[in-house]
Amino acid sequence: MEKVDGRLVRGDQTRRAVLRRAVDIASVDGLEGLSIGRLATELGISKSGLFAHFGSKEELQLATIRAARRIYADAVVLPALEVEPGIQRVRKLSECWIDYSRRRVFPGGCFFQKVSHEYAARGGAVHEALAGVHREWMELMEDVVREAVDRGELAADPAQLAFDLNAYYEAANLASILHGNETGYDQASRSIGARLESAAR
Amino acid sequence: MEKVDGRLVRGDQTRRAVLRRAVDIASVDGLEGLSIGRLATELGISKSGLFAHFGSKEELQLATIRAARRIYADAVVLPALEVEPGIQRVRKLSECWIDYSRRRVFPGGCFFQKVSHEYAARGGAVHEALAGVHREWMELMEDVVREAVDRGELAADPAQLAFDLNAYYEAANLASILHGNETGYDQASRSIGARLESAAR
DNA sequence: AAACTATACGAACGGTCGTATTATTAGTTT
DNA sequence: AAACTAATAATACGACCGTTCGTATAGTTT
Repeated sequence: MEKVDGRLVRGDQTRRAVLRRAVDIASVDGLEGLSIGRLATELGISKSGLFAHFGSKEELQLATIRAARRIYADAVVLPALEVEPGIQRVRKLSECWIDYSRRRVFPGGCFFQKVSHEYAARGGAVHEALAGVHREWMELMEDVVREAVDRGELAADPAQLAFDLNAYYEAANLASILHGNETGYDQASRSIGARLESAAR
Repeated sequence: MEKVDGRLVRGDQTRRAVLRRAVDIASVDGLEGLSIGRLATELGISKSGLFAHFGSKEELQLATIRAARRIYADAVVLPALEVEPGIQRVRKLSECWIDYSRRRVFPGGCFFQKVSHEYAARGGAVHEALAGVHREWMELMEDVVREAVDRGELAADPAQLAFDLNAYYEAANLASILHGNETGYDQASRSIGARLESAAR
């Protein structure tokens, strides 16, 4: 339905263009600030035509989350999984995350940190989707840490170390956007290094 | 102008009632989701009457930030400053913060974490105000840590330790709201304890 | 060529937004 | 009691919101 012998059909191209722009907008103005009219204007298409692709605002938001997840996986997760399991992979994951934030893969910094806070205290499908992504991410981090523990390269509770590392990432991301400087990244890098060193055996 | 021999005049009472409600709404739905019409309806007053108190949406938002800052100071900062300077004060500050988040002083969790993310990537007076509060808070944490370092109770770079502690707080706050459980608080408490213990001398 | 489907369009809907203007009420002062 | 002022309300405005509708164009299938 979406592909015709490898070539994308028209509708799917539009959909991709919409979502590519949507994740950028949402990373700055949130999934609520992501309005259909604005999106259509910026892309030079009609509001109704855009709307027809998703059927509702909520569906657009959910599709935007899925699109952001793919970008996040490509930027942060996959490169780390190419490194051998163990402490090297833990380090690589941390480097990738800091780099992902620093390079502004999303112009507003980490997409998920932004919109997770936006929907943290509300109900609904968007909240559930974001809680799911967060859980998934924390479990991945724990797994990566656990591999290093199982190899005897780290002595730590995987969940605890994953919590700490993730906390450093997010604090750095917020500080850098809020103050427009790199101080947070330097502090996070030092904290990550110190934390891993103290857990190394 | 605002007081008549100790008794508040009518207008100031209304203003206080508005802001008390405004901080709660904003902690859940953000400073953008804080709409004048909704606020007026919930308080049973007229939209125009409420509007007249602030003159613009942005002024309402700035006043809401100031009101939240007072509540935050009362809940987190002042109780910690009653404890003697040193590591005990560092511990107390951490306890107060976790308690402040856990008790839901603001129904949506930490007001400032919520709205700081909302305005992190935008310009304007609201952004500046929030960046200022963040800076102020981080400096306070550094000062509290430095007192402990100066007394020889901790061996650490104050800015670095303050960064770490704050990162634990915020990660716990987000996790608890997003998932509706207390796991994050337990993890944060362990991380805080371990971090302080490893820096204790 | 005819029928059908996918995609996009413009126009309009009811609603809510922030804001401005004008009126009404309540409190204080004279 | 009259005059004045501060606080609140009523009403209206234009802009934008998400959504629906009917229609036009293109591409595919029969």
